[in-house]
Amino acid sequence: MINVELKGGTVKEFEENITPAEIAKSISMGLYKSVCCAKIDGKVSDLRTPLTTDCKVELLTFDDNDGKKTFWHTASHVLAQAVKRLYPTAKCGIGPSIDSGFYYDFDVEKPFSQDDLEKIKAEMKKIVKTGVEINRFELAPADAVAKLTEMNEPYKVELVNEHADNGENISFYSQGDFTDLCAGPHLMNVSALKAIELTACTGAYWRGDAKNAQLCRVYGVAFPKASMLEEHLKMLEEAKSRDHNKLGRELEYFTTVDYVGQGLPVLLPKGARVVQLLQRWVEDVEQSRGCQLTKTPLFAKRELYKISGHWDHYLDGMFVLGDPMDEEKECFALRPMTCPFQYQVYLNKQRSYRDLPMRLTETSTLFRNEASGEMHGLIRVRQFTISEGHYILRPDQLEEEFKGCLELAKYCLDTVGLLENCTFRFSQWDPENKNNKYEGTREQWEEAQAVMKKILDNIGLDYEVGIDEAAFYGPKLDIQYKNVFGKEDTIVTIQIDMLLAEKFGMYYIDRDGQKKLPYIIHRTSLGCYERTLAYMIERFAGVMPLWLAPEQVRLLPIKEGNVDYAQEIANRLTSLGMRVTVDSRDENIGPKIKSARLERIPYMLVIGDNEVSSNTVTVRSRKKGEIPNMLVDEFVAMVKNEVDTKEK
RNA sequence: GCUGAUAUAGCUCAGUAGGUAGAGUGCGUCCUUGGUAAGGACGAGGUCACGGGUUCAAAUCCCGUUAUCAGCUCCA
Repeated sequence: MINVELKGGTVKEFEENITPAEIAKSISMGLYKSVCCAKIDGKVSDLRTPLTTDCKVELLTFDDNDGKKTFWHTASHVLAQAVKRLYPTAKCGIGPSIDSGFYYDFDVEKPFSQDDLEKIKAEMKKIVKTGVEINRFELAPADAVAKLTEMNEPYKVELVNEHADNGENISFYSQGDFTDLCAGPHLMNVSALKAIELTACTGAYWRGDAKNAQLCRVYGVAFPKASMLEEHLKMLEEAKSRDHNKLGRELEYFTTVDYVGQGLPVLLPKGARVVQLLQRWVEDVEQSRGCQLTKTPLFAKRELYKISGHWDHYLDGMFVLGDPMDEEKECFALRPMTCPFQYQVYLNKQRSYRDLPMRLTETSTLFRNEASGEMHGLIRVRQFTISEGHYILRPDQLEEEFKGCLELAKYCLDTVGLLENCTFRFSQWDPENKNNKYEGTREQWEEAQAVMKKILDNIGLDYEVGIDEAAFYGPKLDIQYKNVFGKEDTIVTIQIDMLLAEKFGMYYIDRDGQKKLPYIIHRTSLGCYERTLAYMIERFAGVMPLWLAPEQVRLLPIKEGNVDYAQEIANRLTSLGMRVTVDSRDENIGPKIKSARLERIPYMLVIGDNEVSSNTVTVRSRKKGEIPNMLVDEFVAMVKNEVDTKEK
């Protein structure tokens, strides 16, 4: 007999080799039906795992994250089963659960159409209805290869062959006429998959490598109840309504023009105004923290990029002016990064240890030749502007300056309302990378990464590690943000560079009279303004905080006789630096309010005879509701305060 | 770059077995002098993304290009 600790700390005695599934059944059939997987002593495990010693067992359902993953993983197997039934020649890739559901990759002659997906979904529902049991079994690697070869599943054979040398058996799961190589865990039965939706069908490279064959990936999501699926789809719709790429165009923040080019959005007056306000603010914040502003050229001769390493490691990403292969003629390239330009400021004269740290910053426009399929609204573009800084410092200053950069970034992100949804990624190099991505030696990389790890651990920052995500010259701390579709991108980056100073001959004379190499921190304080604007539009659903709103107050005179009074108030607010308009159209108040609402104007001031005679305004605020007959002075004080405190 | 989808009025969309287009909204003018999400009338507005091909005839079919969307790969 063994003792098993269950939920709430109760300990029960069971026969040896009992499984979590049987424990669930012993508690109640309801629990047995809803349980998805188990955590055995904290480790996510299959419900069929025999328990051999005293342990702690948590039974996880769809409400738990790991339970959900198991549920979706099983759904992916049902998807594969349905595909194999309808398209027997299809070959299976992999089919995991993801944050938003599951997918399965198939090698098929023709990608699935929308009609095919409907058929597959119907077949999946049939399979679920049969309520077939799912069974797990193991084979020795050689037997596994033989079985998968017989099943004509070459991709699976490839996977087994990679695991073959570690001596462990290979696990399979089968349900009725379908068997799949799989580490699990899985549900006990397919019948729990009550509500299924196949959401998309796209191409995806085998094993994530563009050199490999492209498979057909079917995305889906599944729930134990139809109502949960409905709610999920509704939530997706709601998220779509915040999509900056739609909302940003509707609200006239930006547009694109096909003959201007991909990844080259045109900022309209409202978008340009917000970016201007952000840039002025960031430049002031940086200056108050000891940064010096620079202004350097947007392009340079190829020779500069040869020194920096961009020519060797980043040529594909640059817009080149001239023939890069013709060494006889001058050849230029637009800058993809500011580093080599800003270093020239440091190199302008000999530097002493007393000059360090030297904190250079620039509101810098960059050009990167992204692959054509990459562009997305304002989030992924070919020309963008970032608050790019390079801190040149002595080794003993590294930790403090790095902390300062992180604090600056957090302050900026917090002020614009984005910090709360950020995550942190320690981006490291991959010594195995085959694409000539990295400069420098293993020793240099290990040192830089060790230093950064120590700093991050000292700060106590909660971060994930990203392998092969480093810059070509050093490791990064990337601050990540997700858009409304859940796609993650970097918003801010702080990088430690121990390589480029030497390449550029950036020395300083230390206290002892010796020439020494400085360290360099590359950092952004708010990141790319286009991207930040995009995330803010999504975060605030188009309602910008008052201090950044392109139009802060709109006055709505009820009739023509009220226009003069409205204009008087508008002039007063304008003279105080507010961005104000008067809607003097010959329209009723209803449509005027409707337009102002649709344009997400933070404050509407309704002006009628009552307001004129009492020298007041009737305030309609998006956040605070309606405030009738407010004295103009009170209103001014209120909005001034809201702007000054940068209220979100 | 790859896979799939899409491109009709400023916007959201109809439409045509191939015979040069329509609604709502927005825009303009006029009427209405109106109190919190659409008062009324009239009017203007389209090379049906661009370039080829097939055809008596192409916005519609075919090919190519460009752009947009979802995903992969890549990246701030």
